[in-house]
Order: sequence, then C-alpha cells, then structure tokens
Amino acid sequence: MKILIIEDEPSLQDILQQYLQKERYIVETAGTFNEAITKIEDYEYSCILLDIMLPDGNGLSLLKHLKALNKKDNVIILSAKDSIDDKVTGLELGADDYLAKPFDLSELNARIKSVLRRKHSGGQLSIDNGNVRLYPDKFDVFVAGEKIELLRKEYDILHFFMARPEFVVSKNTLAEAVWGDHIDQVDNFDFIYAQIKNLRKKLKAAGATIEIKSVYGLGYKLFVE
Amino acid sequence: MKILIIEDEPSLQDILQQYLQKERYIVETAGTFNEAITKIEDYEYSCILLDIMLPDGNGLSLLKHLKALNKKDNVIILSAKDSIDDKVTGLELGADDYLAKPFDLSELNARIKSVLRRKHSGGQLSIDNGNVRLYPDKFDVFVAGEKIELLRKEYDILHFFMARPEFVVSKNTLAEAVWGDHIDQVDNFDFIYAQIKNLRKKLKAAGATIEIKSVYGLGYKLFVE
DNA sequence: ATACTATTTCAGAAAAATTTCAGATTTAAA
DNA sequence: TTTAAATCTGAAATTTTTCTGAAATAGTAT
Repeated sequence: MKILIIEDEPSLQDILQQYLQKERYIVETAGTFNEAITKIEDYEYSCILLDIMLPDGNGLSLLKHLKALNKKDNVIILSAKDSIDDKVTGLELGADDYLAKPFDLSELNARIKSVLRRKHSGGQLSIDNGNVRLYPDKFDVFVAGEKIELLRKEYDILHFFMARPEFVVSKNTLAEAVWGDHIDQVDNFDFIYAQIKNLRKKLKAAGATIEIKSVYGLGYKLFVE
Repeated sequence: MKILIIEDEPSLQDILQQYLQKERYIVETAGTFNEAITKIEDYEYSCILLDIMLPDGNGLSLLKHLKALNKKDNVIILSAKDSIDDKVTGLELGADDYLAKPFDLSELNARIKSVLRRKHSGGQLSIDNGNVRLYPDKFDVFVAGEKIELLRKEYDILHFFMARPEFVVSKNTLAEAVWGDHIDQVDNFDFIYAQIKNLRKKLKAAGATIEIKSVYGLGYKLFVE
C-alpha cells in the first residue's frame, strides 16, 4: 500500500508521513506540483493525499492532469478552504473524498481505509497470468489451481510483476515499488537477487507457466508462456 | 461484537454503554450525525443502535446514507416517537428492528441477540469448525462435546476466528474487532500474543481439531483440520 | 477496603524472514 | 577468446516478528 502525500507545508507533511508510516503504509511525499507529476507518472499509488493549495500550481489542475493521464490512483483532497466550490469541483474532477483542514489523523485514516476498501472490492479480485492467479487482498497465490506459500517480499515482487506482464522493469523501479522510497541510491542489488532467486525457485517447483526473466543491463520482465 | 450507539442524549448514551459493556459487547458511541457517518464508514458494526432524533440531521437520512454506502450493518431504531409512520419508514429503509422509548434494557438485549443471531449464523444457534462448537449468545464453547471454560477475551478472539475460518486476519483488524477503537496506534501487540497463547493452550488441552496459526508478518488464521 | 480474577505489560527466548556476503556463473562487446 | 560488468547462488549474519512465563496492573465481587 503506497500513499503519496502532496503537501507543501513541511510540518504537516512530516506529521502525515510519520502517522501513516506507523499505520504501515509506504509513504512518499511531494512538495511541489512538478515533483508530484513526476511521481504520479512513474508509479500508481494506492491513494494520493492532495493539498489543493500548492505553491506552483493549483491542486485541482493536478487532479485534472491525473485523470487526463488515465491514471487510476484514488485521491483524497485536503484543503484549508472549506468552500463548497472546491469540494464540488474536486469531486467532479474525480477525487474520491474531501477533507477540510484542520482534520483529525484518525479521521484521515478512516477515509483512506474507506477509499482503499472501495477500490479493492470494486476492482478486480484476482490477477491472472499463465497458470498463476494472485488474490491481492488475501495474499494468496495459486499455480495451476494449487496454492503456493510465498513469503512477504516474494509475494510483493510477484504482485508487482503480475500487474505488468511482459514489461521490462528496472531494478530501481522494482526496489522503489516493493521496498519503498528510502531505497534510493543503492549501489548493489544483492537483496533483489536473493529474493528473485527464491521466488523463481518456488514458481518453478510449482510448475508455473510464467517466468521472471532477467534482461541484462536493464532489469527483469515477467514472461508468460 | 461491536455495537455503535448513535444517541445525542448523554445520560441515555451512558446507560446504554455501561449496560452493553457488561453484556460483553464492545461499545462505541456517536452523538452527532457526522460523527456517526465517520464511524460507519470506517468499520462494519455488528449492530447499530440508532436514535432517529439527532440534533444535526434526521436519523432516517443516516439510515438512507448507510444503505447507499452498501453497508451490511444491522440497525435497530430507537425512537421517542411511537408513531407508526417512523416505524414503517425505518423498516422500509432497511432497519432490522424498532424499539420505542422508553424501553427495557433486557428487551433491548434480547433484540440485539436476535439480530446478531440472524446476521452471523443465518439464524443458526451455533458456529462449528472441526470438533469445536460455539454458541454465540450463551458464550459457551464445546470441544468434542465437552464444554471448555474460556475467559472473556479468549472467547471473543475465538468467536472472531470461528466466523472467518481459513482467512488471514491482521493483528490490527483483530485488535479493532476484539478490543475496539481505543486501540488506535499500537506499537506492540504483546496483549494479543498473551491472549493467543492462552487460547491456544486451552484448545490444545481439550483436543481441538482447529488451530490458530500465525502467518508471519501478516497476522493469524484459523486452520481447520 | 479486601480478596479474587482477568488482563496487560515486561524482558528475555525462540522462530522466521530478509539482507549481506563471497565466490561462481553468465553476458555483451572488444 | 578475453575481459569487465552484471547476475546468480548457498550459506551466514542480521533484523524482525512472535512466543513465553512471570510480574504488574486493572477490574469485580464480597
């Protein structure tokens, strides 16, 4: 579960980040319009918290941008303005919820949960590739109808690839998605090698018709037979 | 078993809360329309007691709201008005029962039990898994026909798992369901470990064919042999 | 108040998952 | 073919999570 906080005020950004990390989300932050755009284009977040009063551009136009890109990220708008106008405009533009400042952290948490619940139950219940089926909310993976046991990181990695079959993914992108932001300038990818190795072994042992192939110098891609 | 009391009059709220807590329910309260909405969106209650005369909005519109959100929570309407109108409207809007003030606490309790029975076991009086049988409204548990003595928290935990056999449940979810929402940002789960340990010991000693297995990094699940 | 029971906290032990490491193997390009 | 970089591997080290019995605290009933 990755959440992007788009908020220019450092203190609030900090509070939100710390609170949500305690709630076990992977949290990333963006302080400016441009930074936010870059992150959004690079990754699909489970939920985006968007302050509509950004210094270098109105948050609502960011929302417009997001929808124009056909992104599916869910958005909760945070705003100091409690004006009906902004709220309505935000929701019309496709935001999923609206929260006026000042707000309670537990209230924010409740809204996030509600958005995620809606997203997951409304969205697809399983992801299929070859003879592998993955149930995102149950942490269950089946190969040819048989359940296999994956550890947490193995599961996260597989989930990531299952959502992007046949696409080449760099190790940096993978690391960022599965391990989070703090893994930014890493000089060796041993931890990825170790995980990929174990995941491959389990998939092979179960007779999966998918394979995580390495693309020399670029990264990996999920190959579907 | 979590119950939400939506009632603006503090004294009645207090009486209900104390009584229901003694009856071993986890009780939360909301005094206003908005507070209630927030709580409802955040969590699915076993039963909601709804006073339809709220200061900041009619209770019936809250009921409408609830159904629009596709929530499955059961609702018992409490009302000072004994008008047929309100009763009919309430039940039409999907309430499960109706109780006119003033009412007897034991009567309320009976209605709640009946609603819960209908909800949880489709009217069944017991929940079975393996050689374990649990009687929800008697707080009785039998293993292979022999009654075993469980403490309150142990019972609540077992009940929770018995209703969700084979499903992985996070410690946060378990804590929220069994301990209620004052446990909001916990940084350690020692109290869960302690309870699970004791419950496991009792189940094992009685020769139960079910087992609460831990799923490393995720939570627990009830395994049925 | 007092005694009794239930629950939570604590500190250390155990178990499990993840990362690091050192050496082997593969790859692309000179 | 030779070379250097990239990737893979099994095992060890580290970190994280879970478990345990005992002690402290909270809760109930007398």
